[in-house]
Amino acid sequence: MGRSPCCDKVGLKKGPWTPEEDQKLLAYIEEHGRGSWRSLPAKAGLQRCGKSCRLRWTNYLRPDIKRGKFSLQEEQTIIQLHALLGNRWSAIATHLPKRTDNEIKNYWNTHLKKRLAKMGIDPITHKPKNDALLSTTDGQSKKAANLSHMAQWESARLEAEARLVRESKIRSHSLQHHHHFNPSAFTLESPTSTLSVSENAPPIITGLGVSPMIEFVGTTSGSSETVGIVKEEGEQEWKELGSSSNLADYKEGMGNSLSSFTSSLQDMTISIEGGWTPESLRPNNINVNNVGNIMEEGFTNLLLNDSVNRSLSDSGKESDENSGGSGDGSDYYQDNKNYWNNILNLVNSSPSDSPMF
DNA sequence: AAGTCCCGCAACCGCTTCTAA
DNA sequence: ATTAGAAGCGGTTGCGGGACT
Repeated sequence: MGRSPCCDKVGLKKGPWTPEEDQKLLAYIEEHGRGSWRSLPAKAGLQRCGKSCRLRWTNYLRPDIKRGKFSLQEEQTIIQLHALLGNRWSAIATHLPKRTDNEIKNYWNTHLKKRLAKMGIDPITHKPKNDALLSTTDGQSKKAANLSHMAQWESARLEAEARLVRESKIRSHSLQHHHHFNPSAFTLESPTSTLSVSENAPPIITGLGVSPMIEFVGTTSGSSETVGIVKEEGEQEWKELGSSSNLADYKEGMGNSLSSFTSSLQDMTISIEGGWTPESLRPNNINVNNVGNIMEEGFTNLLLNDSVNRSLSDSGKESDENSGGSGDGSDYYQDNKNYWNNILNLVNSSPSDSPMF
């Protein structure tokens, strides 16, 4: 199977897109949908290869793209997910639905990577660099501070993992206990997961945490049509998704997110026989055959208990920014708040007040 | 004001994965 | 099961603009 020669064809335009080209592409997709990218350029009257059109559409012209500066929370999400998933930009992008993988990748390479490097943290391994430890002027105290920093960072990273597991678990749990919700529209198929749906409860599909908060909280009673109620992150009001098409869109988004997460789990190979270490929790050290059990037993409990404990012990600390809390005092919100604070403290610590500098 | 450097981002390249025949 | 085409993905490049000298 040879490579597609589409971009090698003579006469095809390369380089920056002109407004006219954008308009042609937009107009064509609005009228005909995406269809086959290969045949699209000719039909749309563009002297571009299909690949170029696809990229232009997915990275720039798509109407559901959020452009502009990344919020603090988005930054944090990227850092955490990168610690967990590595350079898997598309997987990371599924948790930032309005951002493209390309944009996230660029942002990581141009901003976040450098910031971590400044903090003395290896942006690849997310651990303090040896040279950062050795180059300090005040041997012992700096080294201790670095180790503390490392512990905090590792802790934050583990919490990110716990968070993903928790998301998966909550969603899975909800799917198993609720109905009025067509499971075929919300499949989660992976080698480690087979979902069943029971008969007697209303659907509550709750997406928590890293991804924008889209929560399916119920159905209107007595209606044969599935109606979801959603709240997106940053919004105060719950929205009712009365139309099946809107709901389907949300379901699709959630499904993508879930499948992405499960696929990321599939890549993990782990051995827990030697006990838990931070390294053993890294991707590629997780055996896919154990993932289901791990998630249901030790892994989730270990991390969630730890997270809750930490939240409780830290509950005296306050931060107004990105607390993610609604003020209802639930463990989740407290957990969420401390979780973000943890990252905030690391990311926002300027070189001048960092013990490393 | 002119030249140089640096940074951010859009786009490209080439490999991998998916899908349908 | 095999194959070829299409799409997806991540690494990299190069251009444009702002900062600096």
